[in-house]
Amino acid sequence: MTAIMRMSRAYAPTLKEDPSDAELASHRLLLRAGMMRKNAAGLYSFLPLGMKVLNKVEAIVNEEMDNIGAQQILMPFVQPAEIWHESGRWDDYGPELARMTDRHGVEYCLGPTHEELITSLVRNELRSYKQLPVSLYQTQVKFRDEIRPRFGLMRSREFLMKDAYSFHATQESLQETYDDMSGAYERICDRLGLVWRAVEADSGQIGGKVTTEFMALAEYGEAEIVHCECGYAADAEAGECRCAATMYERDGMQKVSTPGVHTIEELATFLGIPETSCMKALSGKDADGNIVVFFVPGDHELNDIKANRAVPGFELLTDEEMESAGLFKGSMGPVGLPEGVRVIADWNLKDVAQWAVGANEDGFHYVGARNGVDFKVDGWADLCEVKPGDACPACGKALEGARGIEVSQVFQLGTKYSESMGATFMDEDGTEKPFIMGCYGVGVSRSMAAVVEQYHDDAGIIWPASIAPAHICVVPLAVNDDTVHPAAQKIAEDLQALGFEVAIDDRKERAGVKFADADLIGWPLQVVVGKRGLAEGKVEVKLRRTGEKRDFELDSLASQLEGAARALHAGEVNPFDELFA
RNA sequence: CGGGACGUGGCGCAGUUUGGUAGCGCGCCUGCUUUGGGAGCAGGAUGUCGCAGGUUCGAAUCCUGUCGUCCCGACCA
Repeated sequence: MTAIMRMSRAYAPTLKEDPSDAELASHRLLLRAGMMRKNAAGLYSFLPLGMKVLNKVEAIVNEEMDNIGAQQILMPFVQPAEIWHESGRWDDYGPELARMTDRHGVEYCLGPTHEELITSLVRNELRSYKQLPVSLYQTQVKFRDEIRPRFGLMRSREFLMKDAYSFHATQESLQETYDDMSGAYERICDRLGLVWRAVEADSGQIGGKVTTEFMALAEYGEAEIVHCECGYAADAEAGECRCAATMYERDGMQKVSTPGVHTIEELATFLGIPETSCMKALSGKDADGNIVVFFVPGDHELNDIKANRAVPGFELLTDEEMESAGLFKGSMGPVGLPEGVRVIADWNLKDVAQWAVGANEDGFHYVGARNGVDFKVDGWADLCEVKPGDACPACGKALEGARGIEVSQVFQLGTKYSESMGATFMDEDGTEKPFIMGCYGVGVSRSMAAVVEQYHDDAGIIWPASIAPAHICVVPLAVNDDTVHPAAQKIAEDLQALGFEVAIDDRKERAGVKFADADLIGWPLQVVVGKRGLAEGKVEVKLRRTGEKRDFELDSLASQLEGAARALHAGEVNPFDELFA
């Protein structure tokens, strides 16, 4: 049983005013409530109250991992450069990977993630298909030298992460674990009380193809997502784009003078047609320097990730490069492009027979340019960034937009690391095969911040009971009165006996200070013990979530909270609501 | 890295334009009063004004450099 937390002894320095360098609610309130302090850009210390919360988030994650049979380990934070060379990421990862050299001149890095480490760890001793599958996880500090750390725990350089890795002989086995992990991640989000969505995502740096991100919805989330009432949801950077490009039908291709028209908006306005009928051109080059021109619907943006998928190594051309390639900067179009230029168009344009496009000439555009007649498209691909309003790839309805905080992500890695690092096992058929791998990450400290983003008000944080630093804070007023303090102490002990974690604000402070701090820190329930109420045998109970207050008979308080205690241990996120029903 | 802003007791800020030896609120310490919504009175402590050069009789203030922090952007399991 956790000891009663005495606020008179707690190192929980609350701030009356907002710190000047914090903007986001989670950042501001975690500082103000005395839960953490900044040491440098993107580096934070967790103080006792914040540490309690962090530990609880971690405990929930660990429990869900253990429940699906993953086994906890701990790997070193500092990793040898050697294994990163094996995987190729020493060169690929970029400056985000913090590198260091030891006194002997040997290179290391601070672990930003642990695919290499775990692969090197298991490759010698996981030798047979009979030992598979295996899932291992750890919860550890990671370091990524972010270009711009910001928003407190949301994007810090050092952060706490739970990372799990699984090893399989078959894709079916990987799928099974992937599904188990996804289920665990859903339960973790639920237990944290988060309002969340699982979204289709891009695997980025980590590699692999199949991946899902778990996003906590938040107004100030860094990720843009699209979602549909049918259940479909995607990261806007990765989701399929199905939009309505429209035809501007003419009797054959016509060249029109468009003086002063430079942008798609201007062209659409000039011609009096929607932007979806004007095709936007973007020129770039592939890894070998071959010129490629992309065409996308005028109201959409070319998505970097998709452009790279269509054309490996894709980079936009600089003005000089465009000039030397003989491309017309400004009103570029597909008609009359130089020899050898590859044209790739967004798949939404495939059924658009006639396009309104640049004429590769200042002040002129073509309307009614015929796909297949006036110009030729060499390839079609999904190229655009999805936007709210586009059609849902699953059901066709219009997608809604939202913002989210990526709290966790699951990946099917395949054999990227096992192959490059020679991690193989002997399969049933007697041949050596690389492991099929999965990896799964939960941003533990980021999840804590995400909860605060979703649960706060003007007065402070509103913790879900599952991760609150304590479930109930007993607030004795009139400390000098010799009846109040003993009574409060007794109440705290009784509540603790019911299985609650209890804090008691026994500081010699005035009522207003204690109320303000209790609201700021965000205990789910406050039990106010004052001389006035005590004289009538009553205490006041306040539900932080709603601000409701109600008097309870002192004698029956404990018995009335029995139900809430049961609800709490059953995993109810808001176990105290029933007191006010 | 590009653009913007800022660094002054523990915290939040004023003072910088127009150089004259640092101030306010909160917090902290002591005492008395007060005690259910961030108390009152009295007394007290705490600053090499981010750092380094320079200009000047004199620099928080002007100049140069440098470090740090925040915001926007590029970037990102």
